[in-house]
Amino acid sequence: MIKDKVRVRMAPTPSGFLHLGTAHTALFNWLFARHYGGKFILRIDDTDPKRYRKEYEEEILESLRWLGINWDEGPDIGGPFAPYRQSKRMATYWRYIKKLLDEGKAYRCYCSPEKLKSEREAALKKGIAPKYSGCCRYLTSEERREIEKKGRRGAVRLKVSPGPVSFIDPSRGKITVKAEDIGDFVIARSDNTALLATATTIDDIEMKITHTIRGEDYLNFVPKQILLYDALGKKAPVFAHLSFIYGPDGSKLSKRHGSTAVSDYRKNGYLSDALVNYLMLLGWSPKDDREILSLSQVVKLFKLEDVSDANPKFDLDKLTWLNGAYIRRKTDRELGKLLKPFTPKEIPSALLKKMVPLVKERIKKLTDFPELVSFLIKYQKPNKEDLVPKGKSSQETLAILSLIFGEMKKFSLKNWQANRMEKKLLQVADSTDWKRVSFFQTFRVAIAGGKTSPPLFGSIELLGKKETLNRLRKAMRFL
RNA sequence: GGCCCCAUCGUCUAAUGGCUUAGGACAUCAGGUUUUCAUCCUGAAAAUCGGGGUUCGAUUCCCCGUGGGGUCACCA
Repeated sequence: MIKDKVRVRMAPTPSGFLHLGTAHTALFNWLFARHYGGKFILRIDDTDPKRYRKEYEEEILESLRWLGINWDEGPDIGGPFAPYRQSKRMATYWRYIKKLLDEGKAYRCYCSPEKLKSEREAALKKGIAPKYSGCCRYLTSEERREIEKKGRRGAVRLKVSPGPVSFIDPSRGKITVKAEDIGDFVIARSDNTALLATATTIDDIEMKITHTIRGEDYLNFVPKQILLYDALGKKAPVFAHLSFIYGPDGSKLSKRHGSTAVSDYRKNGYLSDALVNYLMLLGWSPKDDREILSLSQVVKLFKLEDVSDANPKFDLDKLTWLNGAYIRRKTDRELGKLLKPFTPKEIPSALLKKMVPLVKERIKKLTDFPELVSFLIKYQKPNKEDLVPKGKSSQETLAILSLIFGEMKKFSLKNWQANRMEKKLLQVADSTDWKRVSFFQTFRVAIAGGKTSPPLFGSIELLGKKETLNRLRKAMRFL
C-alpha cells in the first residue's frame, strides 16, 4: 500500500556540524525510504540568516555522504520540487498564508508582545496551559482598517475550533490532544514571513511528503500541523517520532558528554560503517541476536513499527567495540586505505601495507595506529627494569641478548623473514634455561622499547637487519 | 504548572498473555589459547520502577503513583 509512493525528508539547520542526533534521524528516514523503495529528500532549513553558515551546510552534506546516506532530491542535485532550501521558497509560503487569510481561516492579531507575555505569565501562575485569548479574532473589518491605518501590523493566527485532534504514530500508537488547549496560534510574523513550522508544513505539502520522521520534540507540534493541514484542505502525512539520544547521565546528548559532531568521530578514527551500525541499534533491533549489520541488511528489515520508544543513552564503549570489530573485518587492503590519513609521513605506502596485518587485531580506532607502530620509525630507549625479567640478573640478561644478537646476525638479508626467524629463535629460546616468556620479553623490550608491541618477528622483519642489530647492541650497553 | 511522551541487567536491547530458571551484545569479573599486547574461546555476576486491578496465568493489557524527558514565543 505504501510501497513506491513513500517520500520522506530531512531538513537540517546549517547552524552547526552534523549532530549525532540529526544523523540518527537522517539514518532512520533513509532506511525507511529505502525499505519501501521510496525517495529520501534533503531540504535545507536556512530561514534564519543569523544562524546560517555556508561551511556548516557543506559539512553536513559531506558527513551524510560519508555515512553512506544518499539523497534523491536536494539543494545540490535539484529535483522536481526545487528549490530545496527554505530561504528560496518565501513566495510559496506567503501564497498559502494569504489564502488562509482570504478564506477567513486565519486572521491578523494586533496584540502587543507585552500583553501576550503578561497573559502567558498569568496563565502559568494559575496553573493552566498558556494560550492565546483570541481577542483579535472577532474584530470587524472596520476595526481592522482603523488599526492598520495607524501603521500597526499584525501576526497571522490560525483559527482553531475546539475538539479532539488525534493521529497515529506508527510506533507509539494513537495520540490525542484537545484543540482548546492549543488556541489560535501564530503561523506568520507581522512581516508576512512564515514561522518555521508553517514553512515546514507547506514544504511537506508541496514536496508530497508521505511520512515525517523526526525527533520527539516535534511530538507536541503535530496537532498544530494537523490543524494547518486541515485548514489548507490537505491530507496530513504519517507522523512518526524518534527518541532523543541521551548522554550517559540521562540528559540530552551535548558537547559536555564528548563529541556530538559526526565529523569528530571521523577525525577520531571511527569508521562510518561502525558509527552507522551503532546509531541504527539505538531504538531499533533486528529482533534476533545479530549486532553487526550492514546498511543493506537493515534496509530489508527496517520497519517504523519496530522502533523503540524508550530513551537510549549513548555508550562510547559499545561504539568503540563495534569499530574494532569492523576494523578486523576489513581486508588488509581496505584497512590500509582507511589508515592512510592517520599514518605519519615517515611511513611510506609500501611499509604501511606491511604494517596492516600486524596491527589489525590490535587497534580499535584508526587513531590507535600511529602510537602502536611509532617504535618502528623512531627508536625508543628501553628501561632496564623491563629488559631484565623478574628473577634474572643483568649478567644473565646480557648473556641472552648476546646469544640473540649472534643468532640474528646469522640471517642473510634474503632470509630476513618473520616466520624463518621466529622458528629459529624459538629453538634457541628452548635451548636455554629461560622460559619463553622471559626470553622474548627481553628481546621485545630491546627492540620495541617496552613490554608490549605488535608481533615481534613481524616487526623485526619491517625494521630490517641493520636497525635490529643496532637496537640489540644498544640494549646490551644498558646492562 | 497544563498538556504530551517514555520506563526490562550499569548501558543498548529481545521476549507483544503461557514455550522464560526473562535471551543476546557492550562494559565488568574469573578461567583458557598465545613469546607481550590484542584477537579468539569458555564461564560468572547482573534487570522487568512501586502499588492496585483484569485473567486460570502477567515483562506483556488497564488504572494510580514515582521517576525521566519534551513542549507550551511574531525562536528554530
